[in-house]
Amino acid sequence: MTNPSPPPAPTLRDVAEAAGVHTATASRALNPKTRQQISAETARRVMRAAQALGYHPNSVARSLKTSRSSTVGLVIPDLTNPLFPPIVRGVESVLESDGYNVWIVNTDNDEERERATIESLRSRQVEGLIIATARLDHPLLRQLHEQGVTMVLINRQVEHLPLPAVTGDDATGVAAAVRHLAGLGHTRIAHLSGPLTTSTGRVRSQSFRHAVRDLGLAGDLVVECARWNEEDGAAAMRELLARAGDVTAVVAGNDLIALGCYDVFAERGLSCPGDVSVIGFNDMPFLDKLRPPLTTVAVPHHELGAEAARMLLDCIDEPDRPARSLLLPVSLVVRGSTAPPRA
Amino acid sequence: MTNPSPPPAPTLRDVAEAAGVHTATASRALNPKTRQQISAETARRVMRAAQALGYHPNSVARSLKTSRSSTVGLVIPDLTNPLFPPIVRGVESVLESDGYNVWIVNTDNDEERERATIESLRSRQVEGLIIATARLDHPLLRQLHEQGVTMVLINRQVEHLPLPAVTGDDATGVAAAVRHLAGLGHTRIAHLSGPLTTSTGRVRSQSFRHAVRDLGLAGDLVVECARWNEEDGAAAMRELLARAGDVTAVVAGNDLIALGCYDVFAERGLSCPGDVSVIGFNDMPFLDKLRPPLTTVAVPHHELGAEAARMLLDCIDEPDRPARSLLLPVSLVVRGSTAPPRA
DNA sequence: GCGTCCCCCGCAAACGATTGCACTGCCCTG
DNA sequence: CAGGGCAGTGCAATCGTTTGCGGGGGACGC
Repeated sequence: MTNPSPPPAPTLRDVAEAAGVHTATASRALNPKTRQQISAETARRVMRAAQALGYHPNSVARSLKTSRSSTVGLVIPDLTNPLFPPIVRGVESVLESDGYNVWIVNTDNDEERERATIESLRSRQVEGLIIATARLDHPLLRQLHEQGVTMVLINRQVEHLPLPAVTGDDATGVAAAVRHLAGLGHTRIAHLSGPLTTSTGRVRSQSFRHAVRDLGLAGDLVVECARWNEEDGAAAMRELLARAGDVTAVVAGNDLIALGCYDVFAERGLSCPGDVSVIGFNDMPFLDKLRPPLTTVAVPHHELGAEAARMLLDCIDEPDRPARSLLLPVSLVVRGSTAPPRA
Repeated sequence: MTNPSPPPAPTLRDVAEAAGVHTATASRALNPKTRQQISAETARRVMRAAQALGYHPNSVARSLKTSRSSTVGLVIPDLTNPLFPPIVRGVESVLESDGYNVWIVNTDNDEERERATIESLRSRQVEGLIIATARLDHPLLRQLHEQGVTMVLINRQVEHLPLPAVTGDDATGVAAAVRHLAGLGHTRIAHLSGPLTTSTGRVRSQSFRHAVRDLGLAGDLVVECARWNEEDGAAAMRELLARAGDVTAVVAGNDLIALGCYDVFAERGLSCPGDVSVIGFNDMPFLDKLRPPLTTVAVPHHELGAEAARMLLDCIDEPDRPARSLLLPVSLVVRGSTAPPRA
């Protein structure tokens, strides 16, 4: 049908020829920044020719020459975690209006994939990276930083590395969660923490200990989950029940871990919030429709993404800018998974 | 600190000089495909030099020369719809093992953004496109097809355009849903369809009409939602209740529309499945934890992604391959949102 | 009428890799 | 011992743009 292989895409050269000018002139005429170097009449002719031929500049050639790309990379650990899509949207919303393209990669929490994908982003000349996969000890990021790669962290931090970062105020969020439970009368409050290799895991866990201690409660009811998902949340909950059957409330490291608790409740015939209250973290979508609706700490993910993007733009424009960190406020959303303990 | 701007990344030329050979030789030595043209000893020397310098090939330069990029674009309408992340993973799982990178873009259901992002993908020489944004009438895709762009559709089709596609067997799924409801004793069964501008919307809607008619039931209880989300699902449900207050069961165009129904039930004090049964479509994550757990039609999204990716690879390897379409089987997952109608 | 300035535009060199072609030796065969 | 073949390497063009530099020519001042 349309098989007789379509004509190759027109190049700047074709446009220049059609307009009867040199490629340099055509290039300048097409670029708004340099257009005033060209007479209005010529510029018009070139633009018309470009239009007529359906010319689209080849970004690859442009990148090669300018070593810029109008592209930034966004490195996500697990796109299926509902917390990330809003971040993506936030990032896109500010970068695209600024003429940048966003290249999203998904590492699946695999260090090798992370290395490979970042490598591939760099080899394509991305101008900066927004990293959501940070671990506290992260040699790869350290190395990138030493190589002068422009990047900002989102949601998580790296230890001993002065990188710009945008995160939620986890400490305050966890404290609010604990206070809420204590206010309901709970005294045996546990925490199912996320991996302590991540700053979110560690900060939330530490804040939990501080918060319970400040209230004069036991601070040792903490179980760590190996990953931020339901399965590991469920495993941790089982371990918790085995270790301390008298807990009446749980602060989960995130919403997925809380959902893991729901699974265990179903499995053991426990009622929530009747037997055990649970609080999640993040306020991912649809929590209000769960059974019971999950009380959680809402983190403004879209804003996190937008702010990280803005920060990255600043870093690109002004490379020697000192790294600053932005902490966005979070808020407790009380729903149906928390109630006073049984008398 | 590390400010004294880091040394520029080493190029092939640097490697060649370090190894005492010409860049052509270095290039061949580093490429497994051409390495046998080079003596083992020289190859080793080059590879060692590359290693020592920390050389990484510049993909931009490579793409410019070869007009290939080892990259494919994945065009998603809305990443926050939980149906898409598994598709992304499926696509990545096969493409990355084949040495390709996946560039995910999110159009937000906006035609202008779609055009812009696809344009930007093309200008970066992507070798193929996987499109999840197809509408039945889609001039842009028609144009791309005429220009010989390699692409495969996923989840949705385009009318009158011979494009390879991988979709779920929507017709069978809807029929199973209707039969399930009829089997429970429902006779007033409605359908809240997705936008009829999409193949999924239309196919599901048509299958619904066929299925109810085959059972001798009314086939006119159909309301169209403008978009595939909760809000529009809720609006459609309200309209349905206004038009036909006696419906006892609803087949929703997808899970989000079904969740919109849940919102209306809450608003009106209706019980599900007591007053109204609901069936969704897709089996997105966490439906089992809803109140009530949503009966739905499970679509193998990960597989859809993987098959689409395989198909795209085939199309890249063999451009003149006739377009084939793959229909993956779906299955009804019965949960708690469906029950016999009140007597 | 001549010198100067400036406006437009063209020339050509990049950017970093790939690859067809040509060249050098060497080995092998007849 | 001559000639063919082949393995290993270098040469140089090329992909499509951008951009510093320089030149031609018109306008203008003196």
